[in-house]
Amino acid sequence: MKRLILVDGNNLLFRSYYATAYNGNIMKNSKNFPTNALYGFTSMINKIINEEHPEYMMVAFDIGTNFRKKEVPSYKEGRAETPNELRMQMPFARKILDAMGIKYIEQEPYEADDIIGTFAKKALDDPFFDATIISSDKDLLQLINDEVNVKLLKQKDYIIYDEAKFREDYGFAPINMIDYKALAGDASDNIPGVKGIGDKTAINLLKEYGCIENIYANIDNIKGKLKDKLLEDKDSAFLSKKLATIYLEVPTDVTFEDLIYKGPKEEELYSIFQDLEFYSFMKNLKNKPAKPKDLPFVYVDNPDDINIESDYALYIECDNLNYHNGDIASVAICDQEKNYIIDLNVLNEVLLKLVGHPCYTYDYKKNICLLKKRGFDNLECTGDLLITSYLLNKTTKNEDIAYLMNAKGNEVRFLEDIYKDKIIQNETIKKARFIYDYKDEHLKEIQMDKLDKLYYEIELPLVKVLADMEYTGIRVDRSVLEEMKVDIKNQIDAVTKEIYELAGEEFNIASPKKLGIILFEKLGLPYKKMNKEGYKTDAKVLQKLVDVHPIINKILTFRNLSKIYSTYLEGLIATIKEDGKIHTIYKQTLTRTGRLSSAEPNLQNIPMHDELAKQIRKSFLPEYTGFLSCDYSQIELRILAHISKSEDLIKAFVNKEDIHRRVAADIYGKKFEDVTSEERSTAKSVIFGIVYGISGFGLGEDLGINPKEASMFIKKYYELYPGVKNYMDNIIKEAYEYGYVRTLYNRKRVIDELFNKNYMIRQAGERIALNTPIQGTAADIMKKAMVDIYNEFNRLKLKSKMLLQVHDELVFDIYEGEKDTVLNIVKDKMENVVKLSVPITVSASWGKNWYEAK
DNA sequence: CTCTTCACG
DNA sequence: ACGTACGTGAAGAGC
Repeated sequence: MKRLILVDGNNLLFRSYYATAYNGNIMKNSKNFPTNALYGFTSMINKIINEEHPEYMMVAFDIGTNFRKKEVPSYKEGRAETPNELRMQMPFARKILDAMGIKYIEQEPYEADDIIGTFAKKALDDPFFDATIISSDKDLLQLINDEVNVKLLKQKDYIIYDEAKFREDYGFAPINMIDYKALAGDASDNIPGVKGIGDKTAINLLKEYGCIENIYANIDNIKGKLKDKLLEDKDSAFLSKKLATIYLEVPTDVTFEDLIYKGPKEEELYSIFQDLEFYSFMKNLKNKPAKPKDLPFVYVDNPDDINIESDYALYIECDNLNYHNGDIASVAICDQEKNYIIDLNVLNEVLLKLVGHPCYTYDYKKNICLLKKRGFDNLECTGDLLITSYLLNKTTKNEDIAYLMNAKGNEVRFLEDIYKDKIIQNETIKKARFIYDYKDEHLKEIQMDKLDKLYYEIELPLVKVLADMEYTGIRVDRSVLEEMKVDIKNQIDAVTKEIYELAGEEFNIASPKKLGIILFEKLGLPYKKMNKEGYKTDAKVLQKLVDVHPIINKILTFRNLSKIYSTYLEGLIATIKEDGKIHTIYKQTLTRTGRLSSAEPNLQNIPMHDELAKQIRKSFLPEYTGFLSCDYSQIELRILAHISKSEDLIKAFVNKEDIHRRVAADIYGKKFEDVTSEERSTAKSVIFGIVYGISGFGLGEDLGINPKEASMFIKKYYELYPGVKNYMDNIIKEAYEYGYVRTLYNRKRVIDELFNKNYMIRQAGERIALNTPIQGTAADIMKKAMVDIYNEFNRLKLKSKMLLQVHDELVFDIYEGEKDTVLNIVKDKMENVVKLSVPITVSASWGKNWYEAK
């Protein structure tokens, strides 16, 4: 038996469009062409192919004016006009299907339903075919019979309706769906039905009489009001039935042979996806098309083969996404006219020959690290397209240059594919060419946007600092972590047993879903809170329950131990390299605020606050004599004081007061000395909340007090520091006016959220506008300090090393005899990097490991 | 691949 | 009436 898959194409498009258009922010490509409906449509078609493995498949669309509308003008009246942004996408759905090798049919004056119905009937009539219809439209359920079923799409999943399932749910045969509509009508299609008859009555009548013909044949058996209603609207009932009936005789020459699923023409599909910028779908194509035009290049295996007169572009491809784990796969160099691929045996010589010429690249930091491994330490770049893209808000989270190039209409393949296919040289050349061709455009934009100071004085010099930190790495005592691992594993096993006992059964404690059921259903605990998937079981919810049931503390322990075990023991150990060190990657072009982030592993979230944290930090060791850790105290608050020009806040900092205690004293109207530690901590929460743009509700949640009381604190704070309130109002106004905000060093963040139709998203946008100049300025200041410190170390030829940056903290490995020098330099550079209206202060501490140095 | 949870600033 | 704090990365569950 063969199965024919019949897809309601119109339904898929509308669904996808409205599923993602509700908040008014429609997904568009860089040419501003809406793509949301097509994206959903394509995912659905892909899903159907993966799940159904169709041999025969057809997609039906509506087109033109249908015969029902021609005969009965009121049909589907009152429906909202198809939005233009959806209409524009429709032709592309056809193109995509063509390229996927899937037959589609559209035929005026018939609707998609009629075409589907016609082929469902053909399948029924043919002894060798069954059919499955795919749609979220219940109208199609009338087509169900013992050879035809319907996969009815729901929000997240679907229901398969065959005849039995339909009868179970509706209580009558599928074909009587049309009689149901004849009686109850259908508001969405403007089918009138019989006035006064709704769902319940219609179903009861159909259970008894089967169809409307039979109802009217036996009309005298029906009594009272109902009979009057039926007689009153008899014409309407029959008209409604006619409208609701799917037409099964659409004339067509298309045979089952024509519906054979042929599989994708990948080149064609690739190019459509490229236009739409559906990169994730492009990646999933198995056989990428051969690239049409490869650039000519000279293969350099003798340094004499290359001659660069002025500036050049350099692109180095690595054979691993993590360059610390990989090696150079291919190197390309381009100048104005020529393209070169450099043989790795002569790479160092060639680069040495080019020293002195302006060099532009993409991911300078990666290049430095890769070349260092091969013994070349002299790479000096004058520009980095990755950094300029970041400052100009052009980058995606993925650093692959292919995203940038594809957006500019260059056909280039993604790294993952390149590794697989070993077609590296041509791709590398294209990338170097791209860098050369676009560097000037970027630099011009950098200048026009007044980002040159940030670029040349902070971000570009910082690349070398970070490369050095990453390459140096930090030593970790593996055996300490291994021992902890064994110990923690035992503790986890023990607490797991206790939890099973208390729960009265074994279950996966790590599954929030199952845990929620145990806690709130089996054990019947209070304070239920829901999220999308079920009950919330996060630490905050559990904390409320600690005194209610002894299992709670065990679960908290289990969570704590598992986190440490998997992330900080297993995870961290796996990243220690042969040299006994961890080499993180600092992402310089990822965050929206200008901060760095750290990955593989993340060294910016190593635990801090409890006994296990202490043990973990103790395993981080210096290569030389010890660690010096220096951190900015309350840098963000000082920046708030500075940019808000709040006199009282500035005064508090200038007078070196304990700022949280000061605010507490002011809020509570107490003397400075009389503030309790609890009051101080409340004030601290208020202050942090302000920086994030918190609401009374949020602060209340955080402090465990009611939102009204929390709002009072916020109000009080604004009264005490009117400058702060003033800043908040102004920055938000400014953000709406320009569409972006800037930091002290002009770093720019565009905030699209402010122009969203959804109120909540706009609110979030305002909080971003509020917070970004503060967090971003702190990041600028730290980055500049790092550059200054690095340069000073080099100038004095110090051997001590900057190892880690954790947003407001720097950690150094101190070489014998350099402790005081380093401390002085670091403190000086960090505190005097910029002159604000408040002092910037740094606290420093020293230790034999990272725990002691904190 | 998305969601939840939890580690850090 | 709504839903509720900024910025990150990693791991496990479950689709």
